[in-house]
Parts: sequence; C-alpha cells; structure tokens
Amino acid sequence: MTTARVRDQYHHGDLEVALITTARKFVKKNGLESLSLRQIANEIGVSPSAAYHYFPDRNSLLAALGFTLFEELADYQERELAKVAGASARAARERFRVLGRTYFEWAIREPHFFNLMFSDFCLIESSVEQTREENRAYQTLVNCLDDLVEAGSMDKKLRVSAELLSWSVVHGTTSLIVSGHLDTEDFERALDSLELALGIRR
Amino acid sequence: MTTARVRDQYHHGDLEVALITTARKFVKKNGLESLSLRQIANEIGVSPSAAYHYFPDRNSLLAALGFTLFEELADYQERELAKVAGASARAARERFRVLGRTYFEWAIREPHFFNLMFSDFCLIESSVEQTREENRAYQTLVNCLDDLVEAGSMDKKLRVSAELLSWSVVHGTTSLIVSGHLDTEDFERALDSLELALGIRR
DNA sequence: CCCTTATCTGAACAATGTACAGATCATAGA
DNA sequence: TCTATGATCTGTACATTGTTCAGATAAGGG
Repeated sequence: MTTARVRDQYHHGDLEVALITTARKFVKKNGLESLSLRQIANEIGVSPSAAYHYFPDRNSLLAALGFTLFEELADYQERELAKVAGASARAARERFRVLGRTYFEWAIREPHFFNLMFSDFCLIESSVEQTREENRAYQTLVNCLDDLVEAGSMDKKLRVSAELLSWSVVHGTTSLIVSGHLDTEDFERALDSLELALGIRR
Repeated sequence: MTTARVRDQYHHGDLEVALITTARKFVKKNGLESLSLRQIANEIGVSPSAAYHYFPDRNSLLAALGFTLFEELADYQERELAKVAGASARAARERFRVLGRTYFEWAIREPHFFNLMFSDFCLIESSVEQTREENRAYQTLVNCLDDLVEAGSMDKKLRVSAELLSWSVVHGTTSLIVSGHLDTEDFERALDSLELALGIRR
C-alpha cells in the first residue's frame, strides 16, 4: 500500500488531509463534544501544535470536516439517484422519494455527522464552496419536481415553493428523529403525507 | 426584594435553581460550547464543586436547562394562542399560523436555546416529564387541525398525518434558518406553501 | 552546496470537568 | 436547650484540553 502513512518522519507530507480524516473517524465514533485536537495529533503521530499550521483553531478543523461531509452526502445522493434515471412518471416519483430517503438514511447512519453539518461550526463562514455544494443537491430537487410536473403526475398549482416545502419536511423529520423527538417510522409517514399534500399521484 | 441572592453564606439555600438560571444566562449569551461550570459557580459565588451535589455532571445541568426551555416555549405558545381563541374558521386558521410563528420566533430570538433543546444533551434520558411537555404543544397542534377540518376550511382528505407534516415543516425551516442554510423570509414562504398543500383556504 | 522557507517539535500556560476528604450548618430528637 | 446526624458546601488536587511561541528540522530553489 503506497497510501500507508509515513511516521517517524519530521515532515508528515499529508497532514492537512490526515487531520480531517482522523477527525472524521473520531466524530463518527464519539460525536463533536469529545473531539480533541491532541487525541487527533496523537493518533497521527504528530505534535499537538502541528495542526495549527493548517487550521487557526479547533472550530476551523470541524468546519473543514463539515464541508467534506456535505460533499459526501451530495455524492451519495447522486449515486443513488442515478439508479432510478428515466423520463417516466414512475421514475420521477421514485427519484423524489430517493432524494428524501438518502438524506434521511445518511443522517440515521451517521447522526454525529448530521449534527456537525447543521451545527454552529459549519456556519462560521458560509463559504462559497459550501453553498455551491448545497445548491448542487438543491438543484437536483428542483429538477426532480419539474420532472414530476412535466410527467403530469403532480399538481401544477402546488409547484410553487414545493422544493422549499420538501426540503423542510425531509430535514425536519430527520432532525426530529435524530434528536429523539420522533420515531424512525415517522419518516415514511411524513413522506407519504407530503406526497399526498403535493398531489403527487402514484 | 426578598428574592435577592444571599451570598457570603455557607448554605446558598436555592442553589439548584440558581445553577439553572445562571446556566440559562450564559447559554443565552454565548451558546453551549463556551458554557463553563466554574464560571457559573463563580457567578453565583459558590465553589466549583458545589454543583455536583445537584447534578452528576455538566451534561445533566444542560439537560435540566433544556427541560425548562421546553416549558418556556410551550407556555409562550399557549399565551399567544389564547389571543386568537374562537370557533370561527378564521380564528382556527390564525391559530395554525400562530403555532408555527411562535415556534419560529422563539428560535430566532434565542438560537442558542433552540440548539440546546435539540442537541444531544436533551436526549440523554428522554424523561417522562419532557415528553409530556412536548405532547402538550403537540396536542395543541392536533386540536388546531381538527378545528380547521370542523370549520370546513381544510381538506378532510389531507388531515391524515397533517400534524406530523406541519411540525416537520415548521421545525425544518426553523432549523435550516437558524443554521444559516435558509433565509429568514423563507419561513413565511414555507408556511404559505404548507397551507396551500394542505388545502387550508383563506 | 547553501540558504530561504515551509513544516513540525517541545515546553509552557491558563482554563476546564471532575473526584474526594473535610468543614460548616440546619434541624430533628433527647 | 443540647447534641448528633445528615445535608450542603469548601479546598485542594489531578488529568486533559486549546492555544501560544520560540526553536529545531527538513525540502527545494539559487
């Protein structure tokens, strides 16, 4: 493996990436609160203060991690979405549900990631790149809804702000389930209710 | 003022409440991350370890604070709701919007409180009392929707899971706005879109 | 080959959460 | 009224944390 980390060397060579990767591992396991820069440095085999060459402080590292997570989510969504391509009404509707489900499943599988992405750390500086990442996912949703209208399987009158409504429902239920205020099965119920309200026919 | 805090006394007399009250003040100003047990103890004029007689750790104090915040929100909602009492269709519809707006305004006014309420701290032990507090607000929403159906100003077919859908939209937009992923004005847009989708007539 | 610059170390500091032994008080029972 | 018991708080201590900064080390261009 050429990717094996070269330790016992004064210059790590890939420290910035290693910091984010290791931070990802720790957050995945234990969440944000317990994340320690020193533990990360220790794991990589580097001095506690080495990180400060790449990030001004702990929060910035978390923000950087958050950005990569938004990328991961968008990639995952597009990958799943590709499986239900097609111009048919049935395919468009399936894409709509896949968009919601992937969002939800991602959050359920990695709740600590979800929490980080929508925490204070990730709004310190809403970087241009980050909003672009979000727009990528948001645009996919917009296209999906347009497809539904075009296929004649959705009420045209309800198209106004339907993307805002959809994202809110999906994010809302997900957030409430992750934080323990709703049960897991409520997600599919909410999605059904949303489709019914938007006049998406099956 | 008999409520003036008696300092320079060995026994504080009201420490548990004082801890929560002071924690509330600090969270309100600076959020969760920077909250320090020692600062709180210092502010009250008590030893750093005094808190451990009432709370096993820092997280428990935050959880206790979170519970009182759920109470505050429910109280605030009921107070505002009382202003639009009445059996008319217009009143029922106004109550629906007030329920959403109070939730949103509460979160915008005190974003740090909102973050705490839906953070990991408040799900450590979903106490029976807390779920009861939530049910109080949730039941209010259910009643409101029933009123709308009864007044004939809402599509009966869409009544199924309408409370789940409504709460998700309101919480979702609020969460996304607080975390900087949507603009403030998107809330009213989402509420309009929700009413339109649910067939709530004006 | 040297020297500039990027990269990392090591030691230090203040602040934090938490544990624990003991001091202080409040109060019920004699 | 005295006393002993339990509740309440102090003081000290420890490990861990984020962060700073002066200096060591290596890489790469002239």
